[in-house]
Amino acid sequence: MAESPQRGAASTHRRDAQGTRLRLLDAASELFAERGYERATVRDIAARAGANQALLFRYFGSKKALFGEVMARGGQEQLRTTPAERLFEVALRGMLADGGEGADRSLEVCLRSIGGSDEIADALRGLGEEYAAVLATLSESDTGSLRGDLALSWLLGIGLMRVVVGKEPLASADPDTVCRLVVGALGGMLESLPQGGKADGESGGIPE
Amino acid sequence: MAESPQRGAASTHRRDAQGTRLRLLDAASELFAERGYERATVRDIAARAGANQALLFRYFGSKKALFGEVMARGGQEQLRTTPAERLFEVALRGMLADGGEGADRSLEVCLRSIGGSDEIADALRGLGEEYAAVLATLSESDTGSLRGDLALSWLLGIGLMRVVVGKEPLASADPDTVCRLVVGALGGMLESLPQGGKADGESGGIPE
DNA sequence: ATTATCTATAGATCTATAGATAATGC
DNA sequence: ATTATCTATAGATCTATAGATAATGC
Repeated sequence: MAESPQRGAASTHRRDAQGTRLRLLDAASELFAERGYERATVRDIAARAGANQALLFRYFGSKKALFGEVMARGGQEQLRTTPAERLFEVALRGMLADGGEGADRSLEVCLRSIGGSDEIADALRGLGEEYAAVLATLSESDTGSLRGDLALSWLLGIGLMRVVVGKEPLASADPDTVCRLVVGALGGMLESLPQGGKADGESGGIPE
Repeated sequence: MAESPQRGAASTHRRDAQGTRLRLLDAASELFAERGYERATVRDIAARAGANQALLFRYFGSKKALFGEVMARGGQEQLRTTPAERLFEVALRGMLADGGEGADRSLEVCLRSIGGSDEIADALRGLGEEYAAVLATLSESDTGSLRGDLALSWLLGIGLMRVVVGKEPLASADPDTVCRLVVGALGGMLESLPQGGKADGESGGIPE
């Protein structure tokens, strides 16, 4: 009477193409963020979604197309709902507070997928363009776009060292402290970046 | 004409285990920097070295061991020969001036190999530790180590966006401009970082 | 004779597809 | 009957190894 493990996992859910598609998408988001594009295999994704591996291809066509959908889904929301002056700090804090529920892990996915195929690099560049374009508006200078790129670079570099590489003491550092140091140092480069960095509303600047 | 292409490539060199070993090491350095660990295959490495693929295993044992030797060879020199106050700018300029001859591409290798196996991540963390430790000495603060990590993060983030992702306008930006902006902004965080950033007469031991 | 180099292949992945099976709705 | 799901496998990599071949030094 007992079902095989495979069947058991799948049978948790009723036959529901729409639902299975969504579960695959969610599982892919998680695994791409955890391991990057290359190391997250379609079999692992399907297993986490409790679905058969062949369904992934039926619903998305290819692994790359699935990756495209994952990237298109996330990220955009944070970009649309956050005012430009707050984008840097919001994205930085999102990176520092390793994923709660439904957190936007798009940037993390980017970081772990570097070095994959060229198509992947293109997809990642696309997301970077959008962030950098917004950050560029924070400087009046004619090098505003460059300054935006540099701010984004720092954001990604911090994520790289903290989340991906796990470099100490950065990996365990207090988000408020990191935020204060970084926003303080960036202040001179992006003139319109509001200083502060403390979560509890205390005034900013670099202490000491 | 007389020899097959494979033989032709190899026969450019006389039988010389020592020399072949070195050519394999050089070819590996290049390909790891160009494509990262995963995408640089042992066959490609051997082909560029003009050697048979089986020799790679004979001389290094495994692809991972080869990677270890590559990482151990590079990087160390820059760390040893550069005084702490100049390390950030020298490393940054090295990243901005995409590889001349014999340039230290260790950091680039790191960036392109993220997301590889855990052993690779460990190797990369090791190199990061050494850079960060030196940078940490540039701040008197009790958060000096954290500040060193943040400086290194920016360095790597810039390399990521410029060299790996190719984000414009950063990718084509003038090294002097970038350097001035970054060193200027970091000045408040690393008190002992000499300001300037302009390519003066002796700027960072990058001979032309 | 020694050993640097080459051939051939094992063995482990991984993506993707074709066709079979079985749960649903009518 | 429709179609969501599953089985089985093709086909393309890639790392690694065993054993054959041939260029050197004595």
